[in-house]
Amino acid sequence: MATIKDVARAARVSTATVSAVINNSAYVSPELRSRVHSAIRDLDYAPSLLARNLRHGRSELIGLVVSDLANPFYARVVWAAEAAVAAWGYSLVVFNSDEKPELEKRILARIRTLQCEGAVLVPVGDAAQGLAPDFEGRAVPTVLFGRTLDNDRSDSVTIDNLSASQQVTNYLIDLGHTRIGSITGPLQLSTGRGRFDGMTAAMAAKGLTVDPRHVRSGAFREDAAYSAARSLFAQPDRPTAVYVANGVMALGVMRAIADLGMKCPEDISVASTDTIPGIGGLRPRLTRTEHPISDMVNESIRLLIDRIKRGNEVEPRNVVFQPALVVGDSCAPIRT
Amino acid sequence: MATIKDVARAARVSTATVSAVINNSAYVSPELRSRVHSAIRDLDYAPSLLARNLRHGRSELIGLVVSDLANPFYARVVWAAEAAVAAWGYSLVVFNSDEKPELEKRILARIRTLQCEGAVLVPVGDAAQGLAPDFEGRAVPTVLFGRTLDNDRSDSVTIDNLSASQQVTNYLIDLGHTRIGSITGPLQLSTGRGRFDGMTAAMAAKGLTVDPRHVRSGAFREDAAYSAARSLFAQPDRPTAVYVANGVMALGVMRAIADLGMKCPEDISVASTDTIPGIGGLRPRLTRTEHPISDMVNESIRLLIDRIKRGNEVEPRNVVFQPALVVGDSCAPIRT
DNA sequence: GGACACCAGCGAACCGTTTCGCTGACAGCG
DNA sequence: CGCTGTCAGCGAAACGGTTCGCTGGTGTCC
Repeated sequence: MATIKDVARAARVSTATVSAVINNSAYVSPELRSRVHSAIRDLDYAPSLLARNLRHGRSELIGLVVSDLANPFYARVVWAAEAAVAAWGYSLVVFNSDEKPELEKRILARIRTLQCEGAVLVPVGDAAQGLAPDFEGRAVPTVLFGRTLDNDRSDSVTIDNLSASQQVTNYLIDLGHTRIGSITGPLQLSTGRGRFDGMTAAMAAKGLTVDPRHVRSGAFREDAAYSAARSLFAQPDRPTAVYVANGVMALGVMRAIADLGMKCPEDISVASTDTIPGIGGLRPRLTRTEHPISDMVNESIRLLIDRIKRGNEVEPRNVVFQPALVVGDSCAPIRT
Repeated sequence: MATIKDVARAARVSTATVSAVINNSAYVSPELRSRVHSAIRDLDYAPSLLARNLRHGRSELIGLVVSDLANPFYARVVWAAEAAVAAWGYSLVVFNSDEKPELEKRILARIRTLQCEGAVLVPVGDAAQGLAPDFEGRAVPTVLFGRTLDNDRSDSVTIDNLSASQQVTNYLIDLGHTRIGSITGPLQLSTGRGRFDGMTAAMAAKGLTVDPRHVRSGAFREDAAYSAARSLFAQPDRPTAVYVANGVMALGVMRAIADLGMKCPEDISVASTDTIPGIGGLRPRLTRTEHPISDMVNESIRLLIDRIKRGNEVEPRNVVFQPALVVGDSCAPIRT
């Protein structure tokens, strides 16, 4: 690859002049300017961001760490983040922590050495345990996405999980269901915890309780939820409705119902929180809360860029979005 | 951020020694080694990949450019690519060309200045038009994914589109359908073209033809396919079955069918090529070909790394994968 | 005890840019 | 004609690492 020196030599000018031409950072006579341009063309020269950024102490890179890249929800997050980041002149480096705290730790170290200027992170560690020590000093400006950490003072963008699960649960209760089961996420995560707490709170408000035998953890994964649902439905007094804590798990539950020869919503009602894009034509249409992914991502990037620019002078900001209930046909009134 | 010089000063050694400790590249006495380590810890030092890579002429970055990041198929590609690339010690920079040739051009330039060591590209330009001139000199080693370009000598990894659409079409014909419509992809793309050609070839082999009024372009997008399907089905002599060239478009078609108050497969049979992950529990289950995304991506990365290592000494390689027909229940025999 | 080999650690050049301060040519003006 | 001001363009330092070749101290062997 040609370097700026080759260009300078070919155009019979100094590297400083070439730089000035490239960046329009100083007046250069038309004569030299055109010599430089044709040298650039002849040599097929492209400036090295590596060198430029070393000089500037920037990298024009933003890291995105999601907890499960196979989850369509996060795929959507990647989509929105790529667009948002590009609009600010950055490029997006994508990582998948796969819900593994040790892997997350390695990824955060990598983000640091890559000199990413900022990161959007869906944290997977214990809420109590916090981020990798590397990140606590906020060496890399970070916005937490979707989940929060108890002992952390980062910016964050989240959904109101309590409200989401309460809306869904109330809907099921209003249909007459009293024996409502749940496939939960990991309860050490703020999302898993919050959604389960919201459900029990909604039940309690109507004088109902959640039977512990009707609760299974589905680890936010399709296959885990499938197994959980099969074991849940194998019980003699199985619930008449089930609240599922996220979208992929709801798909797993639907698959379990189909494989067991049952029908949704006739045999069992299913409702969930969180979005699965693009399945509008399939049946049943899931009753669920929709989460404004694009808005959440855009807000995250906005916060992040602001933090990159202004450093720690601003207090941490925690933005909470509200989910909306979307009624499909995966729930039926209780049969009398 | 602390630099190697700060560490050297704190540990009372030279920067060369610090470098040797970090990289294990030379013997350093235990005494100095531990002094260096504690200095690193005290200063919370992380080496700058920017500087290191400037020296080495590497970036440890691989670019991935997909044509539609909102498509779950490509979301899956991102997922597989992140994992494959990480296994080789690289990080993945993700771009979305959104099927726009000019945007692709800008992205390729960006990939070059980022000094990405290689790129996996789903090209969006005209097959005849080729890549941005920048990329033609193969300054950045590139593997084309899914689609090919007529006049290009890149490595490529593709699916056998002809076979895919032939399998699906033959299945429909075997069910007794003769009036088969199609929602196609853009015909200037090798995928769109190949899949349509495969369909017509399969029809012709059985003495059937495709009525031009039963063909609509869906641009590989859900919403475009939705509109296309609505207009297709509004015709008096509408087809009894429809072959859809990819997965998201099939979802759009299903949505159109539902919105028109029709039922699949009773009123119309739908079959498609290409994978939509994770909708196994919903109805109807799409009859489709499944494409081995992970294998295709792993092979792409393998080819790419090999190309990065060995340069142009190897001839371009074109790997073609075979799709498999998966029968669901979105197709019914023709009613007599 | 002196010659020599060995090797731990250091100094400095280098990677490809940007940028600051300087040079030297030229124009304007008295 | 000479002094000054202007400014196009240049040289070189700097960014933060790696690495090559050198130095000088130690140990070994005759």
